[in-house]
Amino acid sequence: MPQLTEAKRSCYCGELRKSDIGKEVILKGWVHSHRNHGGIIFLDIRDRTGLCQVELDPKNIAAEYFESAQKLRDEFVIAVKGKVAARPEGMVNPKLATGEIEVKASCFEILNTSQPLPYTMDSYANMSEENRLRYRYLDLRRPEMQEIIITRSKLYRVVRTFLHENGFIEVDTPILTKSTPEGARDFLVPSRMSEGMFYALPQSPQLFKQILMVAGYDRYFQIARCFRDEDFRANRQPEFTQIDIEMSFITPEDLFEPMERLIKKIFEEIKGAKVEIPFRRIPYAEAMLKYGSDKPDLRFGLEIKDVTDIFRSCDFRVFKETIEAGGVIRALCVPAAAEKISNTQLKPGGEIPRVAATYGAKGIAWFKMEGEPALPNSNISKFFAAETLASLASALGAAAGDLILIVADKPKVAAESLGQLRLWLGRALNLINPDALEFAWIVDFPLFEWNENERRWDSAHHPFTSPMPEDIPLLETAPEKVRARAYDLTLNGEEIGGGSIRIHRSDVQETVFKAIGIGEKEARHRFGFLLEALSYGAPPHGGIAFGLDRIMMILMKRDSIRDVIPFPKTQAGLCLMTGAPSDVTDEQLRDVHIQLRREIKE
RNA sequence: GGGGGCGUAGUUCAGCUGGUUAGAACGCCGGGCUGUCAAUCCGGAGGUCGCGAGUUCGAGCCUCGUCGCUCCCGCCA
Repeated sequence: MPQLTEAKRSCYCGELRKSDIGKEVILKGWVHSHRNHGGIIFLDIRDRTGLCQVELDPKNIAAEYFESAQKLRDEFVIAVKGKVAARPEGMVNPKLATGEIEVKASCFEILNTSQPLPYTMDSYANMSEENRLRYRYLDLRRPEMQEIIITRSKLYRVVRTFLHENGFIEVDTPILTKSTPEGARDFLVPSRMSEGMFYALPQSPQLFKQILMVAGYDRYFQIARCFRDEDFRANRQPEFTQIDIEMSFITPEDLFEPMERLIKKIFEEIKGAKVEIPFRRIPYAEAMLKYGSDKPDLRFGLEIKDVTDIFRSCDFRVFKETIEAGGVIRALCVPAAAEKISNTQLKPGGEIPRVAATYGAKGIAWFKMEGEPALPNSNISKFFAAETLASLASALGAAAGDLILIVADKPKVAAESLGQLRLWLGRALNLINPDALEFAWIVDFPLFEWNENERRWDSAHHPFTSPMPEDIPLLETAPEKVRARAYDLTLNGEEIGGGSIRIHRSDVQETVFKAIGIGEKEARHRFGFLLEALSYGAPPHGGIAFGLDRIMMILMKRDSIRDVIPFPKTQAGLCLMTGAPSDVTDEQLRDVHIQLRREIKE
């Protein structure tokens, strides 16, 4: 018997075409499926390039091989030697790239056997996420997942190539670093050599990239792993990957230009999509008003309008009291939806009020455009003067058959609940073109946001974000009015990146720290090294970080971030494959000077 | 931290108002079959109904606890 184990593979399975007919080949791969007809056996051999049908026919193969072929099962690893042949008339399989040919085997060898799989390799079968994660090596073996992981590799290459060609320098930053208590919770790593001390895993390379600017490495980038020990949600993982970028001597526009070209390049190279640049810029306030979100999905219209003024003098108690308390009335006009959305869906307890309630709205007022001429009509229309209803309809451009949804509440609640309703309606009424790519820069974010729990101002982005120069005088008098030189890049309702121009002068930095209640002593303790660095000739600088996993998700049209991360964790932060996190020995704990407060139950 | 959904054969699921021996499909095992490609035909094996308590004459089904997966709110500078 020839030793195929050591024989060199001549080509990949998925590469064979009609032009290869007549060639002698050696293939190596997995038995994707086997069809045993007794007198003839067909195998689909799979590797990461695809499938190829192999025919085992006693006419072409020695009896001893045919005998042992009876033992072949799915997922056995085999080597096959044979001749590429055209498939007989009518036997072409159009579903396979290699469907016009087959390999007539002259011999084969089983390189390894396989237990029956805990689930099937076929793409038409669903399997539980739990099993996919537990047997991740099998999940990753599926052609569908291999396509994702290979595309992810291509994305890394496109990003690196583009950034290197555009003068960016790739620099590593530490994984073991210093804990910075604000922001997300840090993952901690106990130090063996410094008793009682801890490293933290970086939430992002933020401070290091600023330090690199101080050090003169204008145009830094890194494909960086970031760690945040917070509760999970869909599309959030404890460790995730960012394309981290920082530049010196720039305005936001100087950054947008190369970043737009980077994003364009990514979507064109990976997806073959057409991307128009420059992207539109939308001020934060406008995004919140029109879309009720700082990451608007611009694939459909349905803009929210403020109609507070129309109802300013009305007697309807809910509206009146909301306005008197400084609240707003906002409305969404849904074209031709009066019949598509039932009264059951609109009634208290129905789907629509429930969506709104999730985001804090106490209720939903609604009207359907009815009658001749059409006017807003509903169970509450009797509370309003005819002129009020008419001006509502004209302000919204509402026509017969339209549905009007109204939320009266604090500006934030009205915006968010209508924003979420807008998304719900977009999906429910099928207004979203799944192939569209709608990018936008969201700009002019507020520098601070009010922390209701602790009754103080917090940084909206992070404390190193530069205020707009003209707003600096407001830092101490009217912090809520200070705009930041911060920006997010959004795509189809997802934030795919965000960043800012940083503060490069220690006096401005101190004023900002003061505004968010960080005293000089505390600032020095937490970020002393950064403040010190800023005092040694720090250039003006700024940057951005893109969420690589989210971009991958959109590129691959996946709903779950776990599908585009090779080895993701579950919502409880467990790795079902390795069993991490796990207990450690007493000796390991002693080494790092840690004593558990409670014995873990066996 | 709060709320929702799910957990039944190796896998994906069904299982009525709490009532006889918990079913199906795929997979697996044995056998047949020379043109299949989700091969097919005949036969067979396979169950701690996640785990633990409780209610009941009787629990896959009801209650409580617990573990796991997942989604939402909070959280994520």
